[in-house]
Amino acid sequence: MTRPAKRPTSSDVARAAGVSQTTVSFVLNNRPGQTIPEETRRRVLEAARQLDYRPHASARALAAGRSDIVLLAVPDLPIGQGISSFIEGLASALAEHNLNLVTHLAGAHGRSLPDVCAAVSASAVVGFGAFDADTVQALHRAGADVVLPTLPDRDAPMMEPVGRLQAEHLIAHGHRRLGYALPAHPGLFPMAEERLQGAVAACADAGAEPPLALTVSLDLDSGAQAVGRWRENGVTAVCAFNDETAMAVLAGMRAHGLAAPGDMAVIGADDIAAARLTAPPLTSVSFDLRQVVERRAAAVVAALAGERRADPGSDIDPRIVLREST
Amino acid sequence: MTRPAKRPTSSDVARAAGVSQTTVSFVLNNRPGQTIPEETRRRVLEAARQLDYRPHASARALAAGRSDIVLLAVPDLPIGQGISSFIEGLASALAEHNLNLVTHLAGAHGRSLPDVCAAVSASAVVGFGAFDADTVQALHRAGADVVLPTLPDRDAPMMEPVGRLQAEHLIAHGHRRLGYALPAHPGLFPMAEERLQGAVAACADAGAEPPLALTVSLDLDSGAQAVGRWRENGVTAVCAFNDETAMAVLAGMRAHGLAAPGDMAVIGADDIAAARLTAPPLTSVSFDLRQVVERRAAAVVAALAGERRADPGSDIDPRIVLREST
DNA sequence: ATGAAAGCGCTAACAT
DNA sequence: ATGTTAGCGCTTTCAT
Repeated sequence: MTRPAKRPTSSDVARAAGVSQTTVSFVLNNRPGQTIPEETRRRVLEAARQLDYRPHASARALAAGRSDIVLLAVPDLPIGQGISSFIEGLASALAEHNLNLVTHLAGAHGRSLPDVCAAVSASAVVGFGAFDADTVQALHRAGADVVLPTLPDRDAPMMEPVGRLQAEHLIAHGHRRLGYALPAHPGLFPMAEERLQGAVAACADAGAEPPLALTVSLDLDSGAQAVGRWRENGVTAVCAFNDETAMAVLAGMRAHGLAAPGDMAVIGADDIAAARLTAPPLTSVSFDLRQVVERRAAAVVAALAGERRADPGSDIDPRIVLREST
Repeated sequence: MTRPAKRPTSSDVARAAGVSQTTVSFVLNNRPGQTIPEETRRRVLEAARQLDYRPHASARALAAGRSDIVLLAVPDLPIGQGISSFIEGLASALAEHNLNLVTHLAGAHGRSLPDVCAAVSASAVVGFGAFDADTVQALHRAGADVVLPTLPDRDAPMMEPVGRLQAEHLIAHGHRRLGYALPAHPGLFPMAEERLQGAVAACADAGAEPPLALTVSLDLDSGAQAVGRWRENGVTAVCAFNDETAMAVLAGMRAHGLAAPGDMAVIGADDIAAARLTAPPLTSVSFDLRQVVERRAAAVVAALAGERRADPGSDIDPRIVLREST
């Protein structure tokens, strides 16, 4: 192992550029209100580049009293395509504001969120759902300046429209008595609750009974059992929390010798690739997270800038997309 | 917003405990070779607890010249259950050594790995596959003391045994001409290559031809096309890179009016929940990552401790598990 | 057994 | 327009 050369410091850059270390700091941070001549600026930047200088994050955070780290807390839920692209989108959006996103998976045995928050000196912590008051407190004590969202997020209702669109689609196809397939994984309950509420609302709007909600785990028996109960209750169409749950419903139907959508219609959510492989391909509702991502990123940036932002208006277009089965 | 009280420092603890700040540092870090009387020690710990003191990570890292952050670089691949439990396992294993794991998703538009590494002052960076030499260099310049793995990981061959077990299972069932279904997602190629090699080896051991490898993306056509070619070539059984790919193969068979396993046998990998919902349920090989996780964690800890660890022996038992259908 | 003091690399007043 | 200086909160020698 070759001993890696010691990291250059901003003083090294200063020396190489023939200026003071302060000037280096000013130039590199592009400090506003400073009048650095183009020539000096160029020399500094050149020296920094030559030395492959990188500011020492810890030192910077210590001195400035704030880091540029944003911590994303991912709860204990099955991570799929949707979530990982949410994460990547958020990371890019924050990167444009010179913020770095890192992710913490909540796993039961890992370190607690406040511990990790303190360990990385995060100045902001972003969650999926709202944090409870205790957690918010703990995070602030762990050094987080901003914690988002702290309230159920009226600003970006990610989930409710999903359930609503599912139910509306089925109702538009003439169904009056719907079922709703809830996931068995506890980590998904909050999200499922929101989606279910959307379906409930859609039924209410259409003057139909609320959907009969049953829990369906990802095995044959569970799906078959739920399908049985739905049939007994006159349900002709089912909204599933997500595509995997929908697949379990389809499997349950198969066990009963029923075929979709003739005997019972099923609509999934999230539009995962595997759901297109069922026979017939699953109809699915999916949700373009780009807008939510942008808002979250903007909220973080604004909060870090100390701005108490007013509600930017509710002209929300969640960009839900329905993919019909062939 | 109530202004959160300023964070207590170690001097605050010292004052509260009536000792010097140095003593606080000694006690809290459990410095070896120090003779702190039980009484003093108790007072310090008590004061720290009362004040809800947490060491300031940046200050600590600055002074100590090393952080306790380990950064996990997750390449741009579909994150599923397997990967997230790997991450959580690694986090717990590292937590036992007082190391904090955070994750960076590689996304095309996010910040570069070295940037994030520097931003969080990671002292170790862990990847899935090996990093190339340039990346290793860049990470070291970004402040990482240790980067793992830097070589193809003989130490923990995660993937090769998966393909081997799949092929062995099919061969044991009398199949002599196998197919292999490769994933279409480029991020999975390295992993797929390893698994394929395992299958190739198993075929060689059995004196059978190497498997006919075809790429199968997650849609009906792709699966159908591959199935056609396998049939033309006398293939009677297919190892799929993973369960989702296996599902695409099954869908392709369905399109040809073929049924598993009678017309063609299919074996998946990773044993995801949704794969049990196919008809008939998919047979799958899965891999218990616990041991790999332990080794990775141990390697990180050892490397950070500056130990150049010798190969700890190759008594590897990857704990591969076969779940048969039905 | 405990404390004083010197930094770690950087930012930000405050000079000049 | 640039430099001087004083910390940020902690670790770590070196005294005592």
